[in-house]
Amino acid sequence: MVGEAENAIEKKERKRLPVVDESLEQRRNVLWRNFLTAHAAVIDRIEDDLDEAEVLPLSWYDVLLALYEAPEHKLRMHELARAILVTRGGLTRLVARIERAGLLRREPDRADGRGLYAALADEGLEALRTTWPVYARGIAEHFGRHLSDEEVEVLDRAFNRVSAAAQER
Amino acid sequence: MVGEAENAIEKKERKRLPVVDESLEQRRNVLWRNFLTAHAAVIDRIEDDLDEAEVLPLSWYDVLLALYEAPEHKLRMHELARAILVTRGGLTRLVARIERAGLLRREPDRADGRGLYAALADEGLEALRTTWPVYARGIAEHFGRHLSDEEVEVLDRAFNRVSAAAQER
DNA sequence: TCGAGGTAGTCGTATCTACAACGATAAGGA
DNA sequence: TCCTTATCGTTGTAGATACGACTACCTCGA
Repeated sequence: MVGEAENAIEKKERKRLPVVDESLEQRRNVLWRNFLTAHAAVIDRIEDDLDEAEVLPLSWYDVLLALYEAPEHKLRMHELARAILVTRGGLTRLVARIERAGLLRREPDRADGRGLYAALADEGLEALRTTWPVYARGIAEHFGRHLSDEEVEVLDRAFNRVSAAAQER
Repeated sequence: MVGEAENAIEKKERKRLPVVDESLEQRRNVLWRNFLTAHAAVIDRIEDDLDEAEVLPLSWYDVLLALYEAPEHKLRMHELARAILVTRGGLTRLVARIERAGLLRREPDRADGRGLYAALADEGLEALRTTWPVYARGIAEHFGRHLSDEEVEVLDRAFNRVSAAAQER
């Protein structure tokens, strides 16, 4: 988003880079910025909603939801880390905080002496149920409401492709 | 993403929530998750690329680009904070780090004794020029490459609407 | 001219994250 | 069995962020 227009800094009368550029790659770069902005702004709004309603923050929700969706509502630490895209070191402390709040348990893996499971506690399931309506309202209000049914289809296919490519090792 | 299917935790044979749901709201919730996953995964990849190439990290790039695009390549601190969606407190320290690296200057605002400008330094412009090719390659590789021209149009319109709504105070 | 209320930026503090190094355990070939 | 190599989760450390309190300064009406 800089580099073309070498002379922009000298030509004081042109104050900004052109926002509309016909090249296809430029279109994608503009889209990327809108993608980042939309993400940051919507996340901020939703986090505010969650905080105000005094329910789980997004990071805790992600952990507990991943456990909820797992077989037997439990996952090995490294699987959980991969599922929610955090490092193992970060997950150790995040899980410790959530465990301290009583929303999950840690259990040794009998089949692997190195391993630990994080397992959803009843209180964690309850917290998910309390949080979800607030979260869902935020998603609808700040995100879904602005998208037509057709756009939802297009976006969904596109994001699936992008995530799949970015996540393969 | 939890709350329906009250009995899921009892019905051990059904291990996961259904991923495909016909309701339109559910489609939007699934889309939201894909949106989050795609964002996190692509950002991770691009940050890795930037780090490996030893150019600016995204947070510094955002600051310097905002300055580059501003009239006279400078912005008041609070304008800059709003432009890149960080708090003023966070921006104070971020700008301090970038200034220490010599990529921007802070200048008092003669018209308002409370105010400070952050102004792009020549070294900052140079850093932008060095970083951009790496960043652009990352965007193309991890994001743009996976989107058709038509999808780019649809996504761009959609994100513009979403950001506009989320950012209005 | 003064004073009340608002705004700008900074800073103390608490959180949270990544990175790298570590001890413990597992897996597999010699 | 022994030994090498890899993986698992944790931890020390450093860096980055948000929140709230604080000072300095501006604005505007009496």
